[in-house]
Amino acid sequence: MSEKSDGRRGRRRRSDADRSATAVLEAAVRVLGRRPEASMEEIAAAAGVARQTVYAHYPSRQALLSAVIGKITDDVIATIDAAGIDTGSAYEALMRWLDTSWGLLDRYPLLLHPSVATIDPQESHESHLPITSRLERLIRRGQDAGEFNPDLSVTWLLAATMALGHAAGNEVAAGRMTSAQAGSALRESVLRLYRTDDRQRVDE
Amino acid sequence: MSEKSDGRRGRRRRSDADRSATAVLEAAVRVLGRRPEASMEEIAAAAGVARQTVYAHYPSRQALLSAVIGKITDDVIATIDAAGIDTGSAYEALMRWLDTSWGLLDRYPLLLHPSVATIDPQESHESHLPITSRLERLIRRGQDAGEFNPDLSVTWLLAATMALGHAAGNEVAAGRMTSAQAGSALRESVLRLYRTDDRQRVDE
DNA sequence: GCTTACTTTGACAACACTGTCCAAGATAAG
DNA sequence: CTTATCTTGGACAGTGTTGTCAAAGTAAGC
Repeated sequence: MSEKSDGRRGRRRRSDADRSATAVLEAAVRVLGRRPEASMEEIAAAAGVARQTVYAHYPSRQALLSAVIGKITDDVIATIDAAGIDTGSAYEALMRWLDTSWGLLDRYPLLLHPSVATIDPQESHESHLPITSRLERLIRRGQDAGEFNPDLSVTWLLAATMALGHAAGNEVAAGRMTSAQAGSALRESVLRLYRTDDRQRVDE
Repeated sequence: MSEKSDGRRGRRRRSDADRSATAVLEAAVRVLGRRPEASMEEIAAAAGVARQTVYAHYPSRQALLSAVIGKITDDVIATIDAAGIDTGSAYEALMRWLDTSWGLLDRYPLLLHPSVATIDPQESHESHLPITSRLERLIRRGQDAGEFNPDLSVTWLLAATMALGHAAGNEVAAGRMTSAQAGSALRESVLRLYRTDDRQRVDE
């Protein structure tokens, strides 16, 4: 998915072309992450190339956007899967999921506020799917095992968890909380949503 | 604030001018509520007037936007104040605040996701202030009285509450939950965030 | 060092939007 | 009925965007 192996017969792809392409992609991740409505001009400037060079590698704004989403999604999936959501108790796994996702939100603010949905509802929902579907599975497992509060629906817990994550990211971005404060508040809050009523607090 | 009493000396302001102005404002609330990036053309069409007529009453897009925000804010403040946030137990007041705000979110989707912040961070923060400041006062009162969980900061409870409200609104908008389901999930979730650890569930 | 792929610069068309002006035509106020 | 006010359609300047093209410069590959 990431490798573009266009079968050219002639010479190899020149190295600076590669450099430009990746520079543009990385700049796009950075810039569009903060402001999805940023112009191609801005992205080009951030990448240190001319605007036309961007078009040399990505034929349209939409294409660049897709590449950005793809890159982020790949990374996100890999990171989450590496955290091993399906092992251990659901509670434990949830905490791991939270820490991992919190780190990802830090790295990719695009997953946050700027409402990815604003830019492309279709593609954004699909891009979120690999993240949410894993959490959804985890929630189901926890509820089935009696570890998680069964009063709140899976749908809602999913939405609420994402919303709290977004909120935490925002508070940090707005400078109202430190990353550590927000992270701990997020854990505590999610725990309160998920735990069964009889469960006492466990974490320190 | 709402009355524009321009001291004309000659004839009175014509009635159709008034009608147009309010039609435009109402249409703007509706249209910009859903999509803040909507063009003046769209708003005019929704109001059933020509684009130039919009400019006859609101000299610029920004002016119209301010009027929209002002109108919504006025209504929101009045509605919340009417709910009497400062009387009764903090818990009780919180539930009243929630119900009221939930209704408002239903009425003004602009307060929701479309990230008002996207359109004008400055003005949006000020427009949210009358809402958040009242909740903030309530949270403080509850924590001081020992009714609310003191482990989570006022700042965070504020952000988390708003976030959950937004999430609930979205779930309804996306058709994944009914308004009743989302409302009850919202109450339950907020309750879980605010209550002290020893408190047992009270609501039905 | 020569060839070729890539980049850059500048210019340009197409489009959408905001904001303005004017000249009729419609209509409410007196 | 008269008149000031309002609405409307057409036109237009200004701006900012995406996307394309061609010519000239630059650097990688052999």
